[in-house]
Amino acid sequence: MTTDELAADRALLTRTSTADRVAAILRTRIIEGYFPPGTRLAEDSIGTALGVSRNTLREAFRLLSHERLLVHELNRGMFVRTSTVDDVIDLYQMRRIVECGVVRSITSPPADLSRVAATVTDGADALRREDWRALGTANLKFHQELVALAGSPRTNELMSGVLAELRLVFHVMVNPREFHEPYRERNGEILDRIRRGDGPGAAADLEKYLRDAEEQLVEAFAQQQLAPVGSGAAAAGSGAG
Amino acid sequence: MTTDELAADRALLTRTSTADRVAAILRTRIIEGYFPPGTRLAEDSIGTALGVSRNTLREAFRLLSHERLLVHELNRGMFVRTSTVDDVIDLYQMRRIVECGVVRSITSPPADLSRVAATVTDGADALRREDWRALGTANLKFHQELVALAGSPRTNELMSGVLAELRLVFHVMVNPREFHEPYRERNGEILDRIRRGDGPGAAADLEKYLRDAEEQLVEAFAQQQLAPVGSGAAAAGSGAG
DNA sequence: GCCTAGAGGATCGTTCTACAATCCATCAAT
DNA sequence: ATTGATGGATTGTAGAACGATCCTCTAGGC
Repeated sequence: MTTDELAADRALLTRTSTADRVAAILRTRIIEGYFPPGTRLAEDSIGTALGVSRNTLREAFRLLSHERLLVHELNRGMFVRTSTVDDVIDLYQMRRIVECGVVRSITSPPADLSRVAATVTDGADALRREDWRALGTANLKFHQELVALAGSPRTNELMSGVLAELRLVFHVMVNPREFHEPYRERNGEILDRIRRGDGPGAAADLEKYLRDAEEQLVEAFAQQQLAPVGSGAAAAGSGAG
Repeated sequence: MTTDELAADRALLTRTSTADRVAAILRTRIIEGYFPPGTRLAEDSIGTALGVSRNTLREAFRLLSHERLLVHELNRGMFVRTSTVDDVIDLYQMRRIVECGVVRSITSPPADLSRVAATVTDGADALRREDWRALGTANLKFHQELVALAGSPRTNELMSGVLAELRLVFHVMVNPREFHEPYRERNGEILDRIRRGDGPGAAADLEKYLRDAEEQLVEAFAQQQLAPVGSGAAAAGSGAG
């Protein structure tokens, strides 16, 4: 039957609502740092700017707040999430549980590692071009593809959300090069172990990897708290100094 | 300072919006089976029944669809999710990754196991009362508390969503007693291992536990497909027979 | 001078109305 | 039996409206 084959294409023609598209736009803006953490997204201004009604915009806001990119305060509005050290710690704990769990369960060489391998070469390319943003993206994509080896749609979506939130966190790193560069090599080593079917070994590497990254970020947060970023000073509280 | 103590109570007075409350009501109804899978929730009827406007109701719908309790089809409306075998498999894969991951990382007796222990005794009570619904609830709560040992808010929320969806899946089990009863004892054994600080051992038990439950559910789904439930027949597709 | 209280403006929360777009059931025609 | 057209019902989105809440700023009391 040809109908069975066509059924697979069905997802392609799933049209999207305006709210979804608005959410996609805002999501990109937030992740790229166009709206820094702490920014308030007023319904009126954003709505008129994008040419959508408040109703539609509010639906988009709801979506993003469920993704933890925005936080909602009743009668005050939507704000771009300001991550804390606790968030970093929690996010990395989750990553260790999920990523290491997936990788550890690998006991024989997986059938298709092309997608994982592609992210490693992407990282190498970005490194050659000295494109640090691209390097960071390739890095995150590596982990996304790692988790995708489990073949679990829900785990994929979970990870996708975690990594989106992590992008927000990375903004505290003043020097993206120093942060992302060392991990490119370690990605390759993990990939090699997986190629050999050594899941537990790869998981052990990955766990160290994640602990190192967490430590770096926690340190960056501590330093940031001592000397907040000069530009915005979006943080609430003491202005002693 | 008394302010520190008061800060803990702050979450209690976080007022909720109407949309949140509506979502809570619908969530309960769906999980309890008042709205069987496949049911369409029309904006008009539900809205007037609950006395809220369409806008507010739509915000509630969005929340629930993000929790996977409802699925949204453009221009067709919101439907109570109809779980498939693939969903069961995916949910259990996720549970194995997360629950076993949390438990395995336990290497010494945790400080506070009271909450986990409470769910085991709750299960025992329910069993004595022959209250199968309560037994199922205690069972799910056991796993929720197990994951809570990791102390990760995000993991808790993730698990809470997974278990809510699972409640939906459990509706295919015609005989809840047979399904839930055997696991009560196994919960106790897992708890004992954790008490002794034997995380890896508990994780191994838990993995078997989850594989068994998955197998039972997959079988139930297969049988259901052969002989769909008499009342609704909400499933789409062939009516051959 | 500092803290408290109140006025005013801005924004949010929610409802209501309205209309175009889309879907679905029905019926007619080939 | 399949295709095509018609019409009703429902969703998608916009927009106005109004009370509720929050924030800022000013005025008053100690």
